[in-house]
Amino acid sequence: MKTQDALKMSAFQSPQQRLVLTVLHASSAMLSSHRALLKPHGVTPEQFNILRILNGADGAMSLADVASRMIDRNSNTSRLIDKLLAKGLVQRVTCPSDRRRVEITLTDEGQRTTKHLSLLMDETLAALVDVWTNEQATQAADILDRWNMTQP
Amino acid sequence: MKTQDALKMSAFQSPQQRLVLTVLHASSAMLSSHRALLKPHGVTPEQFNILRILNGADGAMSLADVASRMIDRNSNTSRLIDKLLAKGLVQRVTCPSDRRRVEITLTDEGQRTTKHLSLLMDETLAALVDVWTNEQATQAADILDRWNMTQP
DNA sequence: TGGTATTAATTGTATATACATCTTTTGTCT
DNA sequence: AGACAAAAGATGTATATACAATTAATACCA
Repeated sequence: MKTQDALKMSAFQSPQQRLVLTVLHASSAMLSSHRALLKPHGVTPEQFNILRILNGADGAMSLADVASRMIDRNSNTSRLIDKLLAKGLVQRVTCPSDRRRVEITLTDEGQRTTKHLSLLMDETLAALVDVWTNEQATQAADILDRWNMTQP
Repeated sequence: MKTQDALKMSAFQSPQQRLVLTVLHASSAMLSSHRALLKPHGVTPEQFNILRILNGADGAMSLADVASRMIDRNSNTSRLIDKLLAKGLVQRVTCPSDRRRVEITLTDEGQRTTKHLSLLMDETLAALVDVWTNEQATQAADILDRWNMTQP
């Protein structure tokens, strides 16, 4: 059932409530697309999110640095890093100057994989999201950001 | 880190890509609010979603009916129903005319709980989402629905 | 210096999701 | 009727999240 079908059956209390439910539905559908696309390459969207963060940063990041940039801030960064480590995509080095911290970096293979998957994602998903004009996408994102701004 | 902070650091390929990430972040934050609000009452957002669906339907629904209206269509409806059953909020009756099907209904306590929590959610969240005017909320939801329309 | 608080990360447990497989029941076709 | 396909749920396993508790290292401060 499509979102608008699912949602039209309930009389919304307000446009705001409709937006919240629409966002939740859209997010779920988007994540499914990402997951299907990445699955053949043995990476989950959550893991790829970390790879992209590491790729975007210059130099090493601590685990907390990574966590602060993740989509799910409370997600379990340690254990996700474990998975990436097991696949040889990242490296984990105890920081000498502060031995509580660990520095996470992409391995060479991690860099190659990330670049490759990023390209794949961009190309494949570009076709899906072209239902929006640049103006529509910007407008919707700006509106959603109004909410994010007010959250802790 | 706020969404716009987290996102501004990466140069987006496109406004569409920005919107996708914004939706994912917003959804995660919204779900967190819901979870925190419901937690004292021993219900998760996923379970509450089912309660609301059952409350909105008139009469019994099969498990597949419920699943088709859920936010996460692939989620494990059977096991979520198990949890609600254990709390005495729903009833599960094998359909006599088609013994493959099970009919799910709210118990009396389930109805009371659902109404109570719905009210609580509406009141509490109304204060959070009033960063949007009616027009903004409608506009953003309409734009997002353009995407949902094209998905399988 | 010694004690306490803070910070960074890990881990334990419960919950939820993704995906495939299995069981039971019903439908269909010859 | 009998064989086979399809449908509705349930379940097994791996993954991810929520939240609390724990460990280890550092900061602070009297």
